[in-house]
Amino acid sequence: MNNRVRVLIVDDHAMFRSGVRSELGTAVDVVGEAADVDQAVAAVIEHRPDVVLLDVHLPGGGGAEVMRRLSTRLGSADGPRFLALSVSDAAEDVIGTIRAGARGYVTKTITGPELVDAIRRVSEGDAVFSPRLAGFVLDAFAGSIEISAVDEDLDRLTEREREVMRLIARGYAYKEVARELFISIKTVETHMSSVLRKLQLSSRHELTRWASDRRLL
Amino acid sequence: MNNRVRVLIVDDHAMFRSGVRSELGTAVDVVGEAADVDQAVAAVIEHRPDVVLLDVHLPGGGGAEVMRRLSTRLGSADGPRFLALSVSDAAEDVIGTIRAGARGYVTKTITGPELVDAIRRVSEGDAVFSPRLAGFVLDAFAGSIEISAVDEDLDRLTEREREVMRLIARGYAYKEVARELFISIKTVETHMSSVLRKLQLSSRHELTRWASDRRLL
DNA sequence: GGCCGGATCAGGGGATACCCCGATGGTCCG
DNA sequence: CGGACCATCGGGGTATCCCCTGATCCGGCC
Repeated sequence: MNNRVRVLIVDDHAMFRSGVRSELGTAVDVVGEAADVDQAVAAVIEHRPDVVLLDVHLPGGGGAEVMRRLSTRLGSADGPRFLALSVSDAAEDVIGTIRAGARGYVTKTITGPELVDAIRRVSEGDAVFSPRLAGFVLDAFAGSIEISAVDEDLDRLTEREREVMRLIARGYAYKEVARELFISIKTVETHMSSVLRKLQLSSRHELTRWASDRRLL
Repeated sequence: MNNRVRVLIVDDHAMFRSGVRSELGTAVDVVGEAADVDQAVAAVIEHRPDVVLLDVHLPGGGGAEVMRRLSTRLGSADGPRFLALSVSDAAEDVIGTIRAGARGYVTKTITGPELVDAIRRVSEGDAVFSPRLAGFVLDAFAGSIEISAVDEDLDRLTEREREVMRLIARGYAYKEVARELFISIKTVETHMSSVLRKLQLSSRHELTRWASDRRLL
C-alpha cells in the first residue's frame, strides 16, 4: 500500500512540534498540529488522522484527557490510534497513559527513523514501547495477581481453614458455611478465629478485602 | 555484547521443537527442550535460560502453569523472560498468558528471523506481540476500569450515600463511619438501608464484593 | 402553600459476628 | 505413651448488623 500514515502532532512546545515534523520528513503525512487539549480534540475531529502523537504532559489535563474526551465523542472503532511521546519514563505516567487508551509510549529520546517505524506499527494496531517501559506495563498488568507475599500467610492455614476462609470471604454467613461443609456453626467459628489470628486480621470485612486484593475469590 | 541469548524451547510436539531449533539456527543458544510442565520447570531450574519459548497449550496445565510454579520457586529478579508461542490468537489465551507473567506472545505463523528478533527483544526486557494481538492486551488493561455499567446503579446513590457506601465497603463499622462523617450511627444505618436497597444487595458483605469488583475502594 | 426527596436522628428487636472458656476424638511422631 | 496439631463441638456473652416505624428540617418544584 502506498498510502502514507496520516499523523497529528500534539505538543505544547512549537519548537518540538517542528522538530518532530522535520524528523518525520515525507515518510508520513503530517495533517496537523495542536498545542493543548482543546486544539487536539478539535484537530482530531477535523483531520481524522490515523495516528496521534500525543505529549503526556499537556496543558489542560494531559494527553490522557485528550483520549478520554475523544473516546466519548468517537466510536472506538473509527478513532485514531494514540502514540504517547513523553520526556517522562515514570511508571505512573506510562500506566496512566495506557489505561487511558494509548497504543504505545515512547520517550523523546527516540530517533527519527525509530519514530517513523513506531508510528507505522501503531497505525497497524501493534503496541510500541521503549524497551525499558514495556516492563512497567506488563508488571502492572500481571502484578495485579500478587501471589508472592500471600503464600507466607496463606500457607499457615490448614486445609479446612482455607475452605472456611474462602466461603466467609465470599460473603457466606457462618450458618451457610456450616451447611455447605456439613459442620456445626461452632466449628466454623473456631476455624474463623484461627484464620483471623493467623492472618492478623480482626474481622470478616478485613478478610473479604484481604482475599479480594489477592483474587482468592 | 557477543553473548548469545540462552533459550529453552517448551512444546509438546517434538516435530515443532526441532523446527523451531533449526529456524533459530546459531542466532541464539538453545540450551534445552521440554515437552510438558514438569519438564519445563525442571529444565529452567537446571539450565537457567534467558528466554523460555513457551507453548500456551501445554499438557499439565498450560504454559501459564509453568510460569506460576517458577514464580514461587525463583525470585522474579533472576527468573527467565517468557515468550509465549501459540497457534491460538484467542483473546482469553493472550490475556491469561500475560497475566501469568509472559513478556510477549507471538503466533506460530511467525517466521524464523522474526522469532529471533522477538527473542532478542524479550531478553532485553521489551514486550513483543504479534500486531493483531497487542490490541487485546491493551484493551483488557484499559478496560479493567469498567465504568459503563456501574453508573446506572451508582448514579442512583446520593452524595452522602456514596460516602457511607465507600467506608462500609472498606470494612468500617457503622460506629466508625459515624465518627468519620460526624453523624449519628442511626443516620449511617438509614443511609446503608438506602444503599443496599438501591444496589439490590442484602448485606455489607455483598457490598464489599460489589465495590471491590468495580474498583471503588 | 403543598408535595417530594434528601439528610438527619431515635427506639426497639431479631439475627449475626466475634470472643471467651472448655471438651472430645483423631493422627502423627519421638 | 505423652505431646503436638487438627477438626469437631458446646455455653455464654457483648458488640454489631440490619430492619422496622416514625420523626424533624431543609430545599426545590408545580
